[in-house]
Amino acid sequence: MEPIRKDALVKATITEIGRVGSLDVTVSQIARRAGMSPALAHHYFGSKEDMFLAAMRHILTLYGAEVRGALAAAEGPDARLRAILRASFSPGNFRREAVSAWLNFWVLAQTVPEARRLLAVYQRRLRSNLMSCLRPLAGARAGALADGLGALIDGLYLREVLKSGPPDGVAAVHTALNYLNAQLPGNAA
Amino acid sequence: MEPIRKDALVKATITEIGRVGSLDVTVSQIARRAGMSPALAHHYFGSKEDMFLAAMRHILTLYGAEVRGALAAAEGPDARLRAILRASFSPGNFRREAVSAWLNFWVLAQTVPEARRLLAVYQRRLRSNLMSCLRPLAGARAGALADGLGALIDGLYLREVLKSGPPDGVAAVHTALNYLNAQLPGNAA
Amino acid sequence: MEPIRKDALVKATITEIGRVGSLDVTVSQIARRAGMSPALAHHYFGSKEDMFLAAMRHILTLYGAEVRGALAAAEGPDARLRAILRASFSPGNFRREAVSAWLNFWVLAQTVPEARRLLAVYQRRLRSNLMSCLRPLAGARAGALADGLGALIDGLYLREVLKSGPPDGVAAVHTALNYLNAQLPGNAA
Amino acid sequence: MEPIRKDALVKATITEIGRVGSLDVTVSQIARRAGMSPALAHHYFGSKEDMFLAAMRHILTLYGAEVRGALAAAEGPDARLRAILRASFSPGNFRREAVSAWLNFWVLAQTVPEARRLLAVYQRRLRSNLMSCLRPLAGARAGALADGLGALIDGLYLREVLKSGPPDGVAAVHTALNYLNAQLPGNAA
DNA sequence: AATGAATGAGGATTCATTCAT
DNA sequence: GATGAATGAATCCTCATTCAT
Repeated sequence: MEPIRKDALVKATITEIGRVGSLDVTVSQIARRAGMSPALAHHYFGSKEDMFLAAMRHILTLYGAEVRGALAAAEGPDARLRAILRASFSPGNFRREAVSAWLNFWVLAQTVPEARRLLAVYQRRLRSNLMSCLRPLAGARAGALADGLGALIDGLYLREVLKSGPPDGVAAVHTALNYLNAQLPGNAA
Repeated sequence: MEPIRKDALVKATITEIGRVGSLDVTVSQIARRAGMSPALAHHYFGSKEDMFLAAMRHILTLYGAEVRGALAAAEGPDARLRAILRASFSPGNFRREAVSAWLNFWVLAQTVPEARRLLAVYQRRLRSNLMSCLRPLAGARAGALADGLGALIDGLYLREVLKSGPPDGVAAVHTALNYLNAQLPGNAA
Repeated sequence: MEPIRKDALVKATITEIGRVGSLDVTVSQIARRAGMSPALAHHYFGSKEDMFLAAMRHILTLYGAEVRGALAAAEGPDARLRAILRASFSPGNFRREAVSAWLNFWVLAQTVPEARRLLAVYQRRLRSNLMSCLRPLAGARAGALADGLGALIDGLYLREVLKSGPPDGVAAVHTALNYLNAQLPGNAA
Repeated sequence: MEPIRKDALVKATITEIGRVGSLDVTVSQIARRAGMSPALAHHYFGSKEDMFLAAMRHILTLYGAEVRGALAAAEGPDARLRAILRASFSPGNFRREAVSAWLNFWVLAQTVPEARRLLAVYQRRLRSNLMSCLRPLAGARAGALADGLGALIDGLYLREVLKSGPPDGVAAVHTALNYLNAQLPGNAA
């Protein structure tokens, strides 16, 4: 029972944060959407903050899994780079509510150490993934490139929150690839 | 008296948002920091939301002024581009509390139309500034470049909130210039 | 539990309005008298206004029930008229706190549509009860008589608020009967 | 200056009470309508309650003056009775805002001794006026008649607050005269 | 496992009133 | 005489959290 309930709550948390657009969601809202009482939500997660953190972990795990899956199917640094980008802006990750939750987690990370840690892990993992592709292609410039690309990806997420209409992952990938193409002339197609 | 009080409140709002790291600041906190009673704060601004919006306007105005000033002193598209970037990451704008406030305003923009509008104005202005520099340098690619550069700037702001220690504007400018150098070979030094 | 709590709150509302003499009672006062926290009061009634309306309904329901009961035991239009009057000024309705609440509900009815509606229902019901007795006794004059009698009853309630000492329902009934006796010579005893 | 200001405030008080429908008017509202600052209102009247009392006195004085004027022009108990009624429901007294204020003053009288005293004076004066007319016409029944008529008048005022549209003084006078006609067969026309 | 019941703590907002000018 | 400036006190309402069942 427990994993089912927790999972429902995590998803409800993300949904509600996405719906409200901020962390000002009540435990009642979340619990109601997850089909249970607020008391039960507290039973499974000790506090609202724990729910937020679990939701964060969920989002970052999904993202990580998607990247890993995409990498497994890609051959060569060039293809692997594109795989990372496509995974980053795949419909599963780059959807309105997830983007909104993600933005709010950034806010959370300013105050809650565990949230900060989670986001740091994500950044490190992304950077390491990028680096392993970029090193063979850009050599000493790989570090700077990875930093720029990481920031660009986050910026593209950020800018999505202002847009209306459904997220356009393809355009985002395009912008990121454009960056790469310029930096790695002759490589990334 | 009114402009003095309002100004103090606006600054206190930014400071408090930066200190707390979220919009969950109480009017009392803001008012106390501004050296007045919460009642007076409500007297000058109708509501907490109005204070937030005024603070947003303040930050965006400062930014706009700094960019305008930097542009005025720059000759040629290349120098103007660098001026925009330097202004964007100048110590006045790229300071912890302002970055934190700015992030939270992004959250606000999801729900509050006026906040959304303000952020949209900022984006449009930035894009138009970038375009006027990029067109002579990149021709048809200017639009794509401006979008990428805009997202990159926002991403660099975003990533600043996770860093510890004082913001490093120079490094940020460097990363952005790196992007430009690759895209405009032979121009931006 | 809910009906018990709500009932306690409704009674406490009436008591407090009677005690304070106006609608300027705080939810805390009401809740305390009802033996619970203000938060719980808000839980059961969405707002203070809802509490007021429930209290109004309660008073008018009590009144209606008492009239109905009295009518059931009365035979003939003449006896029924006296039954209505006796019920109107019975100790249950014509008690200080209820009269005070009733006066304040009249104030409320000026602004709150639902309160206005409730009072209108009461007036209509009273008039219809009076009419069914008066028609056989006064024929075409029944309407005018019912209007006068209704206003007289309300006026007697109103004047009660200024009096000191316990309400004198008997005297009120007497005054009303006096009115009737004059209008219906040879009927009402 | 003082009498002018005070007069303006008194009138503004009545207007605002009529507009809002309750005593929950702010001193600011009253002062603004009277064309001055809230501080000045406090300068002339020590407190909000004093303003209310002055407004009450104003309304009761107007009423008293109108009755006195009408009585001066009437000959004989019968005509004097009709004069009192006509004055009671004259357009000057029986207007929406005055009726609303009057109802609220009744509420005030429950708590504020001076308000209670003012209303008692009004009742005594009305009763004495009625008595001097009724004694020659009804002898020993005069007291009961005066009480009934007084309550009826107040009840007609009360019922006016629920009505929509402009007050109908003529109908009210009619209802009261109807009462008298029945009680004094052969006298009041 | 599940929840209804309950509350303490807190926060935005309002307003009568004061006072220096 | 007149007011802008200022605030303490109050009030409604919300919500995370607890607990008995």
